Amino acid sequence: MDDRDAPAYFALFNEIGILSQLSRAALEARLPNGLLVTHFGVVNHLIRVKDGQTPLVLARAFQVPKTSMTHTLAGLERHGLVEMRPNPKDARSKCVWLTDAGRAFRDQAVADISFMMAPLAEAFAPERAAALLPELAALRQVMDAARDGEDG
Amino acid sequence: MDDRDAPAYFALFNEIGILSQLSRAALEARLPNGLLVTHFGVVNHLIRVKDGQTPLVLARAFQVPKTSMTHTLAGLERHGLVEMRPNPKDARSKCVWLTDAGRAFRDQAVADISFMMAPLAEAFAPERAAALLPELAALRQVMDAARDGEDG
DNA sequence: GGCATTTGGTGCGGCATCGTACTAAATGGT
DNA sequence: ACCATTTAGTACGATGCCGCACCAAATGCC
Repeated sequence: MDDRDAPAYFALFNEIGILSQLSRAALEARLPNGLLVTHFGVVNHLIRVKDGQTPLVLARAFQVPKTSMTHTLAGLERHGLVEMRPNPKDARSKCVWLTDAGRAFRDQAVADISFMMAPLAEAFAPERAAALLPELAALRQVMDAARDGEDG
Repeated sequence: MDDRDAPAYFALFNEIGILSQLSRAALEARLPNGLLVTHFGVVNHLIRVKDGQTPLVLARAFQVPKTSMTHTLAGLERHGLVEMRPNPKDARSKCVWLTDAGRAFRDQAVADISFMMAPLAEAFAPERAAALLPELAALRQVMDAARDGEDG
């Protein structure tokens, strides 16, 4: 790699890091009492894809260690937003099911966050957001592949 | 905002969050013993802009709470990479100065990380990274502005 | 000058994240 | 069927991040 190429990646990762921080803070400000973006993310995922998935599948989907997912799911269960039931296919495993409260929480959160995003849409059109996605997804794919490690 | 616009932002922030996580992990794997991306970021910033800045200025530059910056700077000082001297303009304040070890650390880290990025450059050309930057920077700007407008 | 308010920095405590190590169950080779 | 290996989930401990409360110095107001 040419030495002049590095700064582009440095700047890119720097921008991504700060954006991650800012978006995290912005979203969490609109979430109820002790709930974090990770909680919303999991519930949202369970609705968008389907519930009944195992913790490990979720951990992989979010690219986090399984211990982190255990912790997040414990929080969701404490708040009554999901229910952990045994996995009929595998006695070691569990399945994560949404509760009615979980679905209600997600609907409310989506509404609140959408409301928060209204001014954002004026300064940064959704088309621009959509246009960024494929490239970022491609970059993610590449970094995934480059990842040494295991976990899983 | 149209309800159909929200998913674009959700997906974008989700991708950004995961990329932040992946890049953080990838960079930290190339950093010496207990040093984190935050440490590198500060040292790099002190070189790119200039050293002698106060902790508060740095905290604002990185969009982190000042307590976090205190913590990061304490780590850098413990490793002998920066030196905290009293601020001649303000007795409450301090100035952060790079040490020779700090500059050496930065050079080494840049080299190591550039080396690590070589395979990345093959699958994701630097031009693509550079092309993403302006849009992400614009988005950051917008979110910064939205943040300032909030109650605190 | 005297006093209230603001500002820079830090100690402390709570919480999230994640690596290590462990248990229990499934899998595969024989 | 047996046993070694792999896999799902968790307990525990270490560490980073950050909000709150506090102190000391600066600033503003009279």
